[in-house]
Amino acid sequence: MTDKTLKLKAKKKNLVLMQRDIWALVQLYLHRTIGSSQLARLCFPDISYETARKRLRRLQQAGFTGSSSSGRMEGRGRPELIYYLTAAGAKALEHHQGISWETIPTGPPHTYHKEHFLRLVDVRLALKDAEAKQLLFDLDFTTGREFWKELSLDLSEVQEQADATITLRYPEAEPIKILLEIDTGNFRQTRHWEPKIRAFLKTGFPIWVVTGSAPRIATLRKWTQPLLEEAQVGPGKCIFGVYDEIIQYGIFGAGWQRTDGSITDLKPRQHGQNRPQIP
DNA sequence: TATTCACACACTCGGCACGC
DNA sequence: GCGTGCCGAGTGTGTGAATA
Repeated sequence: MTDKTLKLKAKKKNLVLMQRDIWALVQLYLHRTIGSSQLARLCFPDISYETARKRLRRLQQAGFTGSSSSGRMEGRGRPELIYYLTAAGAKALEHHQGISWETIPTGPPHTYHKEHFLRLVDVRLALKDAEAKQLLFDLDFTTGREFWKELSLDLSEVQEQADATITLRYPEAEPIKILLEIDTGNFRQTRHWEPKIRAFLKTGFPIWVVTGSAPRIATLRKWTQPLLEEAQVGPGKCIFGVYDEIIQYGIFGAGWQRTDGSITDLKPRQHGQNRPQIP
């Protein structure tokens, strides 16, 4: 054993894993990587941010997680850390949750995927905010990995996966299930987008697509429209929102476009209510 | 006009005290 | 002993004024 590894071992701190620590590790398993402020909001809402961050650091010192810079610069200030699972964290999950550690991705995410993972968590937090404001109820957020594992038993031909599946209930309404897709601008029409949307349409669930910019929506709408016609469903089956707007104004504050260009605020349609159309 | 520097800001980190 | 909260120092980055 080298001096360096001895030093690292000596530095490692013992930690008794609490239920919410396990919960944090589960979230890292589901989302692959999560920022420190995101993890604090998601897993430690009852303690201060600073204490939550300290707990995350202890998890890291105990070897369950690793961290790197998010690289996100939103104005001034030091970029926050993002956390990911290590092999020890994966083994802890196997011990506490029965998930085979060999199937758990560990290590830092590729730079290419980092922003995608972080945006998915941000959208989830925006949904949680909406739930806290009682704009929706019974929110359940399942990442693609878990949901599609279950679904594949019934639809074995379906290979494309949504980034997440959301279950929610509007006030005085029945629960609904929605497929969520985060678009970071890398999809190609025939290679990625069309097989993905066709697979989603087979489930019958509505589709929410979060894109990086408004102009990108026009492209995605153009690609999607024929697929909706082919599946004989209406333009509201697949709707598009801009990430920055959702983060700034919330899920229900942002403008969402149906595939035909009309605007929706996501709230259930009332009888006799007309919606504005995009010129 | 380009460069330098001080400052602001947001976040990290470690120490300390307190309560359980 | 461990978790928590507070505090102050340190770090990395952007901003804007001063200077060559």
